Amino acid sequence: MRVSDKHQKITQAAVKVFARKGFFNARISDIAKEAKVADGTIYLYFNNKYDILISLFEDEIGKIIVKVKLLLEKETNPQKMLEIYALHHLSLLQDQKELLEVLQMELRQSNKFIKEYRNTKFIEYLDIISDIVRKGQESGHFRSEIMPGIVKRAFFGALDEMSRLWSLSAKPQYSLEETARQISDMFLHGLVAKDN
Amino acid sequence: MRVSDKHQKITQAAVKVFARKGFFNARISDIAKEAKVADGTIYLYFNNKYDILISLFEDEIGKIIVKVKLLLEKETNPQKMLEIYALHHLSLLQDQKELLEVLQMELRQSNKFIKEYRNTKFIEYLDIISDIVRKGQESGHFRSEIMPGIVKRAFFGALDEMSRLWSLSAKPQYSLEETARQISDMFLHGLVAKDN
DNA sequence: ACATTTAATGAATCATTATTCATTAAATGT
DNA sequence: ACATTTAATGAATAATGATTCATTAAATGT
Repeated sequence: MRVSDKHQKITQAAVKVFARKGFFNARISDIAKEAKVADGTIYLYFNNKYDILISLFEDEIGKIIVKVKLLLEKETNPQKMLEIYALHHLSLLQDQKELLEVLQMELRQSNKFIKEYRNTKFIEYLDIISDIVRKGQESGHFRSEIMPGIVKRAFFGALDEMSRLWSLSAKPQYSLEETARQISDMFLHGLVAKDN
Repeated sequence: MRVSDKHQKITQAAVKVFARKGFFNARISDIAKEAKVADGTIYLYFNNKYDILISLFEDEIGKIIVKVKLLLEKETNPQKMLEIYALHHLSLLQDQKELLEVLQMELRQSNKFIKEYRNTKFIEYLDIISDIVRKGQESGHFRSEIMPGIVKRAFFGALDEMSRLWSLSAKPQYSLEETARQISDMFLHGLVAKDN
């Protein structure tokens, strides 16, 4: 069995357990059981419990970045690009609900309570948004008075809060596509009716 | 000493300690020390550690609701109302940074891991946004095709994510007022340049 | 001044769990 | 086939900290 197999098995088990119980309520023994390894084995692959969360975060968000960048490659229209980003992010709910829940949790916790750690991958994920905005401003599609650094937080925050709602309630009330469209539409064209 | 005094002292101490260490890393004895009461005293006012967090949340968000509703009373223009909401929410960063941090944490945690508890006050806080949007749609100020239920999450999410950024970094890069204005502007008029 | 009720204390309990490490199993080399 | 290295195991450790409750203090009533 290759080394990476156990590492991955533990990571996947940890995603499940963290999503189910939360980081602090999750027991190492829960993760070990889920991964079908001994408790001690986990310490051959990770330094400690925090380390599981942190490396999980970096690895998985790294994969998400690769995927969304790939999707965006084909598109040059910044409006469309924002829509693609939104749809892809919300789609994680369908495809990787547990992972998304863990990422949300992690974002609020370790960032603040694991002092040494700055989630660099997360910043990279956000910067995709501000890059799109900047591009749109340069090409004249987007208004230049709105600051990309604010848009990236606001746009991500909007998507993240929608995901949070849905990972709590059993069933989304609106479809992913419709929601992604509505959020993009709002950010692109605003709430205000045109004849105002 | 009135009963409420101790209750309040403990609540305020808990806000400080939770903000500093996070809910799970916070010790009852930390809160007791901060409140200058004995450990056991806390259990005269709260059922358990979770109960401190939950009642703190309900009480404090209740106060915020009262305050923002008061501010909104004077205004009838829905655009202005959204701006007021945004500015008031971001202002919490200045006035009650620790509280805001605890609310953010709590939102991600107890909702998911304290099964019985639904944060009703939080929903009330969000519904202020959708009420404004609905009002704006009825008066024709806002486009009717955008769903208030989505706006409320997106708008709150945007504000919340901005706050999160700032409670991590020492100093806000932009002023509160400027940020509130930019976020409202984006939600109201969108990113897209008018001649597109 | 005394009795009774209410509030507060904080040391002791008791369960819980991350981590370690002595032991065993598997893999690799010769 | 045997020796050596590497990987995995899981019981034992050692600390931690939420909660309880017997005791003490304060408040209130008569």
